[in-house]
Amino acid sequence: MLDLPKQYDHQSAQKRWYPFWESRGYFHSEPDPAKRPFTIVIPPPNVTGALHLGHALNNTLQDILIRQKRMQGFEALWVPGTDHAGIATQAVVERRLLEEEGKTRHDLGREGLVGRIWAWKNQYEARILAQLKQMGCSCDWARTRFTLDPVCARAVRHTFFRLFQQRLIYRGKRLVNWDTMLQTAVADDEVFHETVPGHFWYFYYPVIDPRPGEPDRVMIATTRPETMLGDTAVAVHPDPARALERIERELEKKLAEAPEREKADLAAELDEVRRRRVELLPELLTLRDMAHDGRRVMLPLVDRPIPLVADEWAKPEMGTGCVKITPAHDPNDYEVGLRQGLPMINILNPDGTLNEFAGRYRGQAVLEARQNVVADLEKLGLVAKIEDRQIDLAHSDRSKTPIEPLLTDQWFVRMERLSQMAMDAVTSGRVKILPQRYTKGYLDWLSEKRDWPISRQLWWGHQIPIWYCKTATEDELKAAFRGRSDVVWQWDGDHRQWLICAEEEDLAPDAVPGHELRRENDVLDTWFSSALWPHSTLGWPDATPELGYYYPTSVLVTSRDIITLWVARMVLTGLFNCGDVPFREVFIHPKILDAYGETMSKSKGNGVDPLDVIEKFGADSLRFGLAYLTTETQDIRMPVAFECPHCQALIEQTKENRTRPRIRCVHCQKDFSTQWAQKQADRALPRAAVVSERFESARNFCNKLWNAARFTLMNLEGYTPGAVAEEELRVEDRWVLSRLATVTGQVTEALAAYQYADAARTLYGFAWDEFCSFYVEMVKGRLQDPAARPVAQRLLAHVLDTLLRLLHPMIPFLTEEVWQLLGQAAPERGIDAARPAAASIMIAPWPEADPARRDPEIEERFARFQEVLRAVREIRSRQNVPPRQSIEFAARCDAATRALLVPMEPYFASMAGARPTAWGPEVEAPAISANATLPGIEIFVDLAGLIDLDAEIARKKDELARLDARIATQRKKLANENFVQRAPAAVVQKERDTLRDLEGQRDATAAVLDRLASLPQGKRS
RNA sequence: GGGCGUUUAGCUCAGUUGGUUAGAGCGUCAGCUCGACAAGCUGAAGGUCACUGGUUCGAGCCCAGUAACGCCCACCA
Repeated sequence: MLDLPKQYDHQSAQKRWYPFWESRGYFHSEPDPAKRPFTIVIPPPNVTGALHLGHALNNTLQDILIRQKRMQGFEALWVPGTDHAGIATQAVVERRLLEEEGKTRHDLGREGLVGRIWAWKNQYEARILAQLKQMGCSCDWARTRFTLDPVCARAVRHTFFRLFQQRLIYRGKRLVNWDTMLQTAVADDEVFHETVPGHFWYFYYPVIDPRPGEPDRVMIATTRPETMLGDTAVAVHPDPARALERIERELEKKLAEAPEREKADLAAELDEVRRRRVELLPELLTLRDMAHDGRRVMLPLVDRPIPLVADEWAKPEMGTGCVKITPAHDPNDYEVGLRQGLPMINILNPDGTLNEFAGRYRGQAVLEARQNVVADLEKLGLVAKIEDRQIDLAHSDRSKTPIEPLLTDQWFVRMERLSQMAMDAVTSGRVKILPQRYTKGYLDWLSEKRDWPISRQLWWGHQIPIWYCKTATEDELKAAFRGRSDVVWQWDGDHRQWLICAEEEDLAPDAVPGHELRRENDVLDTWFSSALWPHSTLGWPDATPELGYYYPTSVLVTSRDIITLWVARMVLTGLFNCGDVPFREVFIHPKILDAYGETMSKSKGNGVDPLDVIEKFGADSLRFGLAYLTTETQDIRMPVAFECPHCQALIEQTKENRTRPRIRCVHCQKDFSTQWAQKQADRALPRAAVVSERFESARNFCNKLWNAARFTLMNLEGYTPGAVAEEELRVEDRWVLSRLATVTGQVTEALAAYQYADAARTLYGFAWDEFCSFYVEMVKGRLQDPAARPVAQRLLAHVLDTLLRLLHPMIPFLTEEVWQLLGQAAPERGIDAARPAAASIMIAPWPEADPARRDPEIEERFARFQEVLRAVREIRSRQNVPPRQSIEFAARCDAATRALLVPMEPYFASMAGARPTAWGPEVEAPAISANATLPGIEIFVDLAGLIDLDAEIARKKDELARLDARIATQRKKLANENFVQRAPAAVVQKERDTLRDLEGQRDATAAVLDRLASLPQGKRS
């Protein structure tokens, strides 16, 4: 007899089967014209750090699809890889460099720093790929890519070249979010806002040569006084009277409709606007006229005359009604500057200090300059007032330092045409986004057609393949690159220089004889290379067999926050480079949140490491648990817990305790450390893993499966393969085969629609509540009977075999472990015809739903059986019948029901410890019995000497009341003429049948109650 | 300000084209070491389906509105 442990050992299974699969080459895919391809490219994780639970979810969902499609006979390819994540990775490495060695990137130089980042990348890439393997991901490792490797670099170069050649890339000035620490532009989504206490300063700018009736100064307000050094205008609204009037009317309307509690605020606002119309408007009108006259004010401190301009940006209801314009340091002012044709004066150096345009403040840091500017204006008597105010300050997500808006030269992709292509691909249905509701965000974002800023002033990334030359003539360029189609150039008029782009090879500084070429230092936005991922990984720009076979890929599985940044850009570069969409479908999966609905992150301390979950619960439980929670609309909430390293108890993580360096276990009272441990004493303590109890039920399910398999394996001694004839099948066999056919269909359908939770729940229910709770229980007797045993064994092996295959995509390790054991005990399986099992479940065929096996009649019979069984068990329980004591029962029912249930007789004994004594219409209730009334069946358990009469009577009274209430509802429904006339006949008939059943039950229950109540007291216990 | 989502048992969530008594897991209670499984088995308790109105013979489901919570985008001298 096999000796298997009672608990599934996930560690050992994971250790053995992953190398087995890998060594057999099951993960590897090659183009095979005889098969249909199914391709997924992984959303490449950033090499900034280890994988978190969100990655675990993302990759589990992909692996489920890949494994299933592979079993379905597709040539399944899953391309793995990682992303260099430009700014994020460089920021992490720079921060460590500073913390650990006190050095900046400039101490190391470009090459030195990039070398450090490569070392970091190698470390984390290895860790990430190892994590994927531990999760069981069946990626084709031979095709692992990195967005900065030579293959991807080549695709980047070619794409840039093609875009440049078609004039879809240009260089231009743009106000960017400048990170003064990293000294690079950062994207809008890499900026976070924090509210900090600040001030509102009111300054006067003197009017130059005021005329009679004109003010001699204008008042402006600012939160950033030092930027006044770069002011090039003061704006006033072109029609302040109308603007104020409009706002007043709007407010009046709002006030009339507003709920009571908002009225006070609105009224105050309205008063303010009215006050302005009286007190401020005359001056604003004068200023407006002065603006039209081309009058100027004197910018103090730098003594620069600047114009008054009329521009709608100056809202008369805000601030002083006038606004200073600093085009080079404020996004809105920049727009005004463009509109009004104002000069743009950049007063900042890249490191955040002021430059030569700041006059005597040159060299000062921003905050220093701010103090000095205010002090100097005060000396001149130009500070009107200072108010305290909360300021929403932009910070760089990477360096955590304040952002300075800065006007710089940047590279852009022209989006007009490309955006339209990407929109068309989705509106036409060539790319389907699922769930569909995410389509709107995608289209809205693309429809703005904002040009894509692609340059970053970093060292880690794809260096822009552009060389500058100021001195050569076009003829000289033509001569130098004669006969070369891989070099193109454009004239950059603003900077009086040539922009030369080289497609494949770098240009030497002396590539144009007699002139010096200087290479662009900037690198490309990390999304530029990610955007090419589906085709660059398959070998583009070469026409590789892979590109022809696997492209377009089948589905992209990703999270909603990068639909615009990544998905949209993949679609447009795919169309631009390959002429076809990168994928047919995009599946957007839920996000993982903690118990408070917050996103998980290392900095909050609420992040769960998938490896901790795998360690404690196993990869199978991690995967099944995640699949089980992946519904269409709901994000996944995960209560987070510390696992006490001393006693393994789970200690709930709260907002309060989650950032503590040391925590005391509430169970064993011993201390453990967390990720925050800094002090020597804390670090010496054992560290708690951070896990979630939500994987417990998945772990329990895996163990249940393991034990069902264990039972099967223990009972396969003497197994003989062979077809099972129809007449050899018993009721329970036909039932389980019918259910299996249904479940197979449901699971296949659910996975095709990315309904992971449905698939998981269906399999959970079938495996636990039907296969284990019924089929296994019912087959036990037959296994002891030499005549019935062979067929029972074949059925058992077949059902388990099919169930394992259905579960394999979600639970790969356990199913392989059992598959191999089953292969030893029953190498040939199947009830239609016995066939040798596949060498691995990974390459076994996906089960086909056999509609011929569906048998509604058997399922109906089984449902009746289950009802009666449940009723008998309930009677046992409520009467406190000792578990070992056998009981007898009789059932009053019609002949048809009797015929249905008689074959089930033996199972009442094994499954409820009850023996049926009689079935049929003539059955009479025993004198002392407990009873249950079901539609069409009345069950009497003979309990002479056992019955708790009072309990039984109370019970029956409750039951009677319940039945009466339902009968009343039912009668009311049927008395409704509208219902009887308008509802479909079948529905009405069903209601009538229900009523008849209920009435029958009520009468039976009433009769039982009468009899019990009339029993002499002495009989009562 | 614009968009999206959520609200169902103590907790976390399912709930199909509108049609019997709204389900599951966890938790709770009662009882079980019976040769697969105590990570288990059997049974029970637990719900005004956020609120208001509408459509319908019939609404957890469809429509309108309200509220709370969450997310995304835009903006904030």
